[in-house]
Amino acid sequence: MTTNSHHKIRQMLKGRIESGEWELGALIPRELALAEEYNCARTTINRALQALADEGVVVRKRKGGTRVCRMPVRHAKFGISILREQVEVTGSEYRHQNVVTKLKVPPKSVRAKLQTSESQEALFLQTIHLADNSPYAYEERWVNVEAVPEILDAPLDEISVNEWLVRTVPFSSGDVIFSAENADQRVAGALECQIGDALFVLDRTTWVGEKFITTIKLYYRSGYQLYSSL
Amino acid sequence: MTTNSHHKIRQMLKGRIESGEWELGALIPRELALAEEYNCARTTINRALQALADEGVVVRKRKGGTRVCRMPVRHAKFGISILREQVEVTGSEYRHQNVVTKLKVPPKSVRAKLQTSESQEALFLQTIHLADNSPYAYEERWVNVEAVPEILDAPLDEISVNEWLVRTVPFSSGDVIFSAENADQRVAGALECQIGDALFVLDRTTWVGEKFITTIKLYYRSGYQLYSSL
DNA sequence: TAGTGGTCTAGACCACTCA
DNA sequence: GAGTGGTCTAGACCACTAT
Repeated sequence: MTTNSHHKIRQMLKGRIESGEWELGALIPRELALAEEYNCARTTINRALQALADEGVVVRKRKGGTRVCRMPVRHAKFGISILREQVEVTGSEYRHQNVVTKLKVPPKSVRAKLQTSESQEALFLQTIHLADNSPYAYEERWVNVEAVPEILDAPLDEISVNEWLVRTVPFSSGDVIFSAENADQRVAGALECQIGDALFVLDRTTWVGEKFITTIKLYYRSGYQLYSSL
Repeated sequence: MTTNSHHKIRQMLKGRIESGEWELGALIPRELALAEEYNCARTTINRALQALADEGVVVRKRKGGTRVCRMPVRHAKFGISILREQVEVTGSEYRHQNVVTKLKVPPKSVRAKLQTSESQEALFLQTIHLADNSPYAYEERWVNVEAVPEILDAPLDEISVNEWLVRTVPFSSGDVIFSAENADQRVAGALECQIGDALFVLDRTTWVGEKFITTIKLYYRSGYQLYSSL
């Protein structure tokens, strides 16, 4: 073996696991042994094995060695991107419509998420996202204007809040909840579907550092599917 | 700075991005400069920056340098674990009930997923997963017995197919689709909910190497929520 | 073509944890 | 106490790509 990178080695090791050469739960050779076998430095094996550990394929313990994970926890990863992009990759034309844009004191449930006081106003928006002029998703959003005061001057008719925030606010953290809900009259009206239709719902709260930025509830149109691979 | 690991440096760099010191889209110093600043080897900076690149916080190009990602694609990550564990972490008692277990030739739509021939039989199962004796989820599954013949001898009354496969079959790949569906009569019966209730649905197909193992459609009970953090 | 990140190496020391 | 992985370093060469 002359041409080995940690990527290639990672794939080869993974192959040996998939092939069953090392069974579930089995101990695999230590780094030095593998380094000799693949004729490379221990560091290189280390990188490959660490990557497999991140992936959840193996479990590593000092002194305990490296084992094939007994019950691999597979992870589905979803890119939470801008709705405009989601629509445009399907070849459709994107447009959005702000139904409501106003400042008001949020209800208690929202205050808890944004951690604002009882008297603090926040920006409330109802937006319909359209693909080829048909409703694609409907969102209800609260923005903490104390954390992002510039939003009051943003041209929200041209650029959706969604996109403005992503483009403006630096790297943020967040919570996401996916669920299914029956459409009520309000949502059914916005999405032009039947009352009672099963809708895929995304609930998200994001913050930067200690500051809570926004919380949103997004209803996708009936029949929406979220794809991913393991 | 004396005590620096690539983890700490990674956090510090991320902090400088979050704080706005390096704006969205801005070029950040090159590895050698950062190595001097943090008084460490370039390799250490490299590891930290590569991690941030994996995370989607920065974009790196040879000769082009490292930039803060303009439109960070945030990823929500979900652990696809065993249902029994999902139930037990909530403190509930898990149990499962196989309603149907039989070999038959799958319909065309399933043959496409498992890539089996028109005459090849597959194992079909309908299983109800219970938490504290209430329905938690209902699954319909097809298993390619050609790929996993041992399953015919497995004690599927004691251990769910789900768990048996995870414990037996080595590392696998898969596709996942999440969606929302209205309960029909069959599913409503299994989950003891109303016809028309919005249900959270998971569709998954998994394989090892070239062999397709199983395809499953899982209906969670009404009100189920899938949590994650960005 | 020059400048940047990508990777490898050999050696070293440390930190954890199993027996 | 001994064996394993975790990490750092300094130097080197390669690969890509912006200009």
